Amino acid sequence: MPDESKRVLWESEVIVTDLIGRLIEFWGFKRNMGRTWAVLYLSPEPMGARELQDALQLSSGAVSMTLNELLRWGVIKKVWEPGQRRDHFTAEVQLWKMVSRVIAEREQKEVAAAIESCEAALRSLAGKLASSDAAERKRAELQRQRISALLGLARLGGQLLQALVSTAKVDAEALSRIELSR
Amino acid sequence: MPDESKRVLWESEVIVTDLIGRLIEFWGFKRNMGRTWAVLYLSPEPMGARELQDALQLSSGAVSMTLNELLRWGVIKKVWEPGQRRDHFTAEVQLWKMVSRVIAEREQKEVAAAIESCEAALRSLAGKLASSDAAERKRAELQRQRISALLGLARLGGQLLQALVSTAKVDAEALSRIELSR
DNA sequence: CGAACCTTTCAAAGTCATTTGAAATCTAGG
DNA sequence: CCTAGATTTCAAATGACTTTGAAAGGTTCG
Repeated sequence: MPDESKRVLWESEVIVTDLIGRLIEFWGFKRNMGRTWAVLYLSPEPMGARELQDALQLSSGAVSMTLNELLRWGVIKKVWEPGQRRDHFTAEVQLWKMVSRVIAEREQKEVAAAIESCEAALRSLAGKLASSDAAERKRAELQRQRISALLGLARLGGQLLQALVSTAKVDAEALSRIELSR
Repeated sequence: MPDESKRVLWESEVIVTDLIGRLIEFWGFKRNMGRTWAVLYLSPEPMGARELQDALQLSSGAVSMTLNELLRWGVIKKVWEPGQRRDHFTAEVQLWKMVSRVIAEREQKEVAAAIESCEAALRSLAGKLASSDAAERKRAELQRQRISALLGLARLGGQLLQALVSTAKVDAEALSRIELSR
């Protein structure tokens, strides 16, 4: 077996790994999570931690942490290659499934927190609405309206996400058909 | 005139400014942009830089920079208060209008970049598809499919954003009606 | 014009998340 | 059970981004 471990990424792979890295970073994850996923996504066979380390020029520790995080998000899978020595990894290729799960899990949490904060703020405002100080009462009234609008927006956002995740299941077909035809 | 400048934020204001601060940070802006916007959003009158500095406990420089950035994003406006000495600021209260503009301007840019990167990667792959090395050709073929799927996803994302921004104009009415009734 | 006051700019300091690499831990084969 | 190779952990280093605060630049009013 020749020196398989030192394979250099193609230009197409560099472009895509960087792209995914930037995008993923933009969405609040670590750049290396995106880069790692992308390398696996473009690899015909599952890859081991060592190969990833070479491909991406990362430290052993970084690879380990990154892989665990990706596993936790369910966007890569462990694979028991027949004879191989250690765990190898493949990317989840059903893109929409992946994206919608991540959105569902993470963004919905944000939305819930936002709704709760708005409700807490409205509760805290209740006393001020009956204040004897007219100016204070007026200010409180304005805030009640504005915070209610925020609350409405948060709820609407939640519904949109819900819709997006449902839609994903439908629209995914077009994409997954591409994926299935190896 | 009593000491108007030292007004302390109500609990409801603290809750909301922190909420918006966190959300905005999550979306890739600075926390103080969110906090500043929120204070203005909850204020009956326009506020000057000094008042904001007191309310948010920031340095003069930070307030100046933050206000300029918010102006650049069009989410606050300068106001010429009748007799007042200096520029004062109000928040843009039409929430959906604001959100959709930001999405349109920023996210669409990301989508465009993603599409372009995918296309570049596919071009760079073209040569490899005709390689004399069978293994290389096979790898190239897989990558062509996978990158095409990414490209499709990027296009779909762009359409979704487009739809979201258009929808905003419709759904905004429900919310703006709340806003208009001072 | 000059004084008082406000705003903007920017280099330096501070803060915080990520990455490193060595040590500890694990696993499988001998 | 021991050794070798691979993986995981974690404290410390790094580096990116933010905030500060002093100095410079503007404005208004006497």
